[in-house]
Amino acid sequence: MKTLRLFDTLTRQAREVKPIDGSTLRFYCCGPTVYGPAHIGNFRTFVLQDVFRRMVELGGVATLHVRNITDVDDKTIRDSQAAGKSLLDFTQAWTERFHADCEKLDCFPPHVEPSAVAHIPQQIAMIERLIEAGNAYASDDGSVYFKISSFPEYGKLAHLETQDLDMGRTANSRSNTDEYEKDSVADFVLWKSRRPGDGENFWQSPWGEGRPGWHLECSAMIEEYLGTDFDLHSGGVDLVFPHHENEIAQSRCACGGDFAAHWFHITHLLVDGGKMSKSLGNLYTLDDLADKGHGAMEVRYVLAGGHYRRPLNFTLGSLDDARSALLRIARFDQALADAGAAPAPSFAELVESSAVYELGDLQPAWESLSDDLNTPEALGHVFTAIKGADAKSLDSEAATKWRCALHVILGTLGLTLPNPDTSADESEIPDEVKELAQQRWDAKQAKDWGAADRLRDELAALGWVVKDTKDGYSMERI
RNA sequence: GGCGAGGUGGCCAAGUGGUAAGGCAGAGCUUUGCAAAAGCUCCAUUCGCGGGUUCGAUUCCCGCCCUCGCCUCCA
Repeated sequence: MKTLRLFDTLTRQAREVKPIDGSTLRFYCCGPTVYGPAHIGNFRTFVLQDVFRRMVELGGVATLHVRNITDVDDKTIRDSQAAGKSLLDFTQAWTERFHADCEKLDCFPPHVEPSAVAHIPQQIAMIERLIEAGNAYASDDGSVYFKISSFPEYGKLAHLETQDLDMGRTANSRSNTDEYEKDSVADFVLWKSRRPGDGENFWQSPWGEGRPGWHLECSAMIEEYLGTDFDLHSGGVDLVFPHHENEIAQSRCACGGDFAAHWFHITHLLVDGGKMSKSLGNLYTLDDLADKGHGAMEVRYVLAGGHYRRPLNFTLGSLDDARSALLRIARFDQALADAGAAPAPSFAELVESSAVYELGDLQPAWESLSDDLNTPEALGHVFTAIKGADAKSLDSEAATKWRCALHVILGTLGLTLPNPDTSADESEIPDEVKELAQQRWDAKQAKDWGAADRLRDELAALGWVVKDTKDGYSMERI
């Protein structure tokens, strides 16, 4: 087993990640609210969680990865109604889209992906226990709230003091106009009584018709699939407060236990130096970027190209950079193959092998990843190693070893290489272009340089570039 | 107002109390009929600004400027 040190939000220090049960690393990630397509900011979180999981598995520890789907909340209800669809139809469609995007990014699907709607009874049962224990109370309108004053450790994760919370309350006028009836403005809702705007989206409960509050689903599903004590909990930084703080309060009061042993939060993505927003038009989805000619792997490279605890400035130009960088690695990989390297093992094969113990020149890259998941430093080491290696001079055994090591690092980052041969297939080349290219080749053979250059210019005007090789030529789209 | 993160070459981005990784772009060379592609080489006396501590600071401390996040349902 290899060690991985990771910064823990609660203790604010890097701590070794290791399974409580000694064999399987059990962790929970807050998943998407399925009311629209996820954007690259969301995917920064999911991609880094995926890198984390790959790191753990390659380090010799099995994982149990649980990630929820939030399919009932204000936004899903509101937008499903606007779309004229049932909540179920609406959220299922966006869940499918989310899965498709994750697949494009080569993110492993979680082992368990529970949905909030499918766990209403568990949530109600948890509320009942909280009321019994004196941690929650029902209001006259049939809503139920968690009583923050009943949990002294509230605020510990976010490092917020009670007085700060009080200030937040007075500074935020929205809270004062809250339509629900709470004892204290800081208390949060566990069960929301049915409202006219909810339509048919309500469930029966001991407190009347209504629906669960957002924070509760994670606590209920964690108890169901991971129990009262588990290894790690993760999400975007914005979830630290109040979402994860509330989860801790609910779960520890309802279940006992320590809840998550480690907290892994990913910092937000910036776009062009600022925050993303719909009004600025910089909330990119994978489809938006695909329309601009950028594949998901380029996106993944960019997202993995920054350290998860630092703000990462996304620009469209960085996708071009990523394409070039990936191609360069791909060419090196091809050079290894040309030197006689065996095909690179799959991720599963790497997990089964002891490849991680024989990394050679790429050992520093692994060390970087082991030290708080330093993905950018690891990539730096990859390029340094590539520069220092002369693939052509390696025998097939050495080339195979090198290639295997390279794919351990790439596999951890979840990067798959593009085809280094960028020339176009016969079938994509228009006949007219083929004809001109052949004429140029003939002119070249006849050493009629003037005609050859003129034909090359004509091809360029049509958007094609000719690349001469030793004994022929290939075509590439500009 | 409170808490927290960050400001490093044209762009992206690591890093360390001992004199700035890496990628992209750019330049040169090799190659080529000329190109393209590729490979190789070069490319920050300097790390937001001003002080301080130190033999020495980009790295520690203080102040200031700017950006970003959270302060009750946003990854």
